[in-house]
Amino acid sequence: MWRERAHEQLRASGRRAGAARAAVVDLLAAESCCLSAQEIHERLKSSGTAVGVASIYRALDQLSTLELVQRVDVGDGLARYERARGDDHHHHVVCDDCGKVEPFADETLEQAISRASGQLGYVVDAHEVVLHGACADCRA
Amino acid sequence: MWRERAHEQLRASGRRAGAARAAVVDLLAAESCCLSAQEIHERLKSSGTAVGVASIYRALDQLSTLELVQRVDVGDGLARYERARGDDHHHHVVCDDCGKVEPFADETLEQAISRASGQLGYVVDAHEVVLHGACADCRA
DNA sequence: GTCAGTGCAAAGCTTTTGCAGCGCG
DNA sequence: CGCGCTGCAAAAGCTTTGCACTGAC
Repeated sequence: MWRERAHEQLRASGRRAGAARAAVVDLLAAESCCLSAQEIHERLKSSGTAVGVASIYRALDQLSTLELVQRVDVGDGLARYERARGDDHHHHVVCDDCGKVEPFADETLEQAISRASGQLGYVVDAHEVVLHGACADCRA
Repeated sequence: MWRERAHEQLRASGRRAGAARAAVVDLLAAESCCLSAQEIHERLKSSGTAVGVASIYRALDQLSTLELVQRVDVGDGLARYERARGDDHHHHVVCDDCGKVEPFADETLEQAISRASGQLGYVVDAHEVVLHGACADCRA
């Protein structure tokens, strides 16, 4: 679904098909939560479809421009990317002990954000919420 | 107020007073919103109190450990820091055109976050909300 | 006097860019 | 066959670290 739309929008924007970008798109399509460029690089390598780091960054940049992926920053200095919010809009909880990042969704929170956004002098077209804490495993 | 508490907690944690860290604390005390390490470096230089970059990072690290400052990530790959949330808890709106970062506060949003936090298997002790959009100036 | 604090320079990381060659359309 | 796509390697930031020296307590 997202995979097909991504490939189509890339084609429609006048780009040519290439193996590296296709691999990145396919990986992101299969992943529900955010991945860093390094993680993408490693996963592709271990899955046999090795891709140069530069191509990964270029692919993410293009996908980002087309608003097919969104950059997510959880505070560890790494840029992470995930499919743009559409069907599965969510935010992130980070365990500050082990670094684990997990998604969560909350409709009330969305409403509060949309209400607050309206009160600013900005045209807000995206938002991000990151919660920091300790996960169950690390507290044990 | 924050400035005094910071200096005091640093002393209490067994650290010795030094000019570089004092300058960073004083600058952060005077600033209401987040600053990147580079911005801190430049401001201190132009104010005549030149401080090595390494000392700035070390000071921020220590202040962060004591939870006197909090790291804020607005998605441009730069680590920014500001006084830990106490009296003036707020979040950030970023203009994706000019890069400007401004603070905003919303009580309803806070409540929604606190309610959502309770529903996760995490002990959430911090949170961050970043809105992205276009500011009034850039839309003109 | 001891040991934390500091500045400089070197190293480490992530991310970007230049360039030659490949291959889609 | 032209031009976008790739990969490699070099370059560019931001951030961290090693080290000798200074200075607080």
